[in-house]
Amino acid sequence: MTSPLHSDSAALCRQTLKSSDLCRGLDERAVDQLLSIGRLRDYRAGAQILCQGSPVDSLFLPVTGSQRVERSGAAGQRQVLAFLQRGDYLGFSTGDHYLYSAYAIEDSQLLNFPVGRFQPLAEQLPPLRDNLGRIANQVLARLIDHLFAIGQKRAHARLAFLLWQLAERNGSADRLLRLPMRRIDIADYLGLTLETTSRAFSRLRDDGVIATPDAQQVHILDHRALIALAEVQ
Amino acid sequence: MTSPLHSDSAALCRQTLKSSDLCRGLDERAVDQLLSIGRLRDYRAGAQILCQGSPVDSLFLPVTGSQRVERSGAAGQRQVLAFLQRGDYLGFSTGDHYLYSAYAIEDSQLLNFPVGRFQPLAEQLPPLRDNLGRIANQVLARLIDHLFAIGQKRAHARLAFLLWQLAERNGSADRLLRLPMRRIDIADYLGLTLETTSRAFSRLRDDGVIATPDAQQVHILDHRALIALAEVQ
DNA sequence: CGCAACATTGAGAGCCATCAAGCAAAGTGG
DNA sequence: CCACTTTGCTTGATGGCTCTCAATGTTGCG
Repeated sequence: MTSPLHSDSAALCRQTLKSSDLCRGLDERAVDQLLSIGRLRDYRAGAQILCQGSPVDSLFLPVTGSQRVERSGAAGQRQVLAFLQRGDYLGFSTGDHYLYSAYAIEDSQLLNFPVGRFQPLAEQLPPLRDNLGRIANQVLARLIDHLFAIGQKRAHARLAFLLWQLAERNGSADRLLRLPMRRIDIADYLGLTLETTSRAFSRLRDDGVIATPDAQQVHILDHRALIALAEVQ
Repeated sequence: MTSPLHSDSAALCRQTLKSSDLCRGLDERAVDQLLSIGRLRDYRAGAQILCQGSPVDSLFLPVTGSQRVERSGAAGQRQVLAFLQRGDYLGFSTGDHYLYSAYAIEDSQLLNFPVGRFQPLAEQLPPLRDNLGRIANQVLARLIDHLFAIGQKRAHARLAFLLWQLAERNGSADRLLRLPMRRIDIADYLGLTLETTSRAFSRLRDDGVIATPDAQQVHILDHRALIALAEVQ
């Protein structure tokens, strides 16, 4: 589960951490302090990273792979809240108990900070504390966008919204997207069924907005149309 | 717009502020400091309190009346994000621009803190700063519940969810709810049309879960059934 | 090759949106 | 005081989008 920090892994960790919003305005020494309390952990595809309702004991920074954040209901329903990858955050801006569960979509590595050691550091490093607030705002903004999409858009527009989100994160110049998650994950993110989601893909393809070389790849052909459907920017 | 602080208004302000989560752990002097930078403002029913996209200049504490927080889309869609009343917060946990608009549902009074004077106070009062984080978490938790409801529940269960939320806020013993908002507001909160919302009321009434003496009042007859539908607790 | 897992497509049903009418309460003016 | 209007809520009829159930196609693996 815990891998020793090979020189390349260590470099990737430091790079990920340093370029994250978490470390904005922090000097080298502070970054090193943070890095020293962090542990890089491996998660196999499908492995649970954290569990909804359990006490918050760690904060996570995805370094490799991709992850899924979700809220589960008693009747077996599931609402996927976010798809994560390098540069995102997990477990920050939550209270004393996790509000959601998280799983590795594919084999992943996450930098793991024990709250017991992270909190004191946040207390003594004002910029770090401020960054926590900034991250909370980003999460809030995303959730509101998400809520708007699910509450007000129809199937193909919801999918357009997700594709736009993914394109935006990878730099909007990137017109070729990789979708490591399964269709059912996308469906539960969008508040749709698997079948309706598949039909939404077909519709965007038929309308010439995207091309799908295979199920895990999406080529954005008409970025303008995608934005119009997603109603963003 | 700005009313002089009558003795009873002032008392209500102080009471509201002091019993809010914002002031948890703050001593009398700190509460007075906060109160001294706050201004009580009146808003007529329908008046705009703050505007989506404009720079954050104030934070608000509802003192009387009820308010509506919403996100608007380019195509005229509207997602109501929250219904507020005394004891809630508005404008906290947002970045430098408001992520939403807010309107008075009925004549309201809100305690108004200019950020320029609030932020320095938060810097010098650690408990206040911590409480801001706590409030952000509450907002986050509510948004996730909301997202789950809209993404995974059907019309009458979504309405049950809202009614449960309102009942919960007024102390769960309260089985008589007042609904100051209009049906269209509820519809836009639940991601439904006005008509479907009305039918959801009818269904809950026909199923014996609620009674509706008039459109602005709901009597909860079967609290157990309401919770089961809302899938909470 | 057979099997398992995942994605797509089809057919039919159901829930919700749309369009429309009816009803009740509050406000206005004669 | 009473038409008349306005506003908001409810109910009905119909259509369409999405869900459900089912079959087929595709890919990867033992």
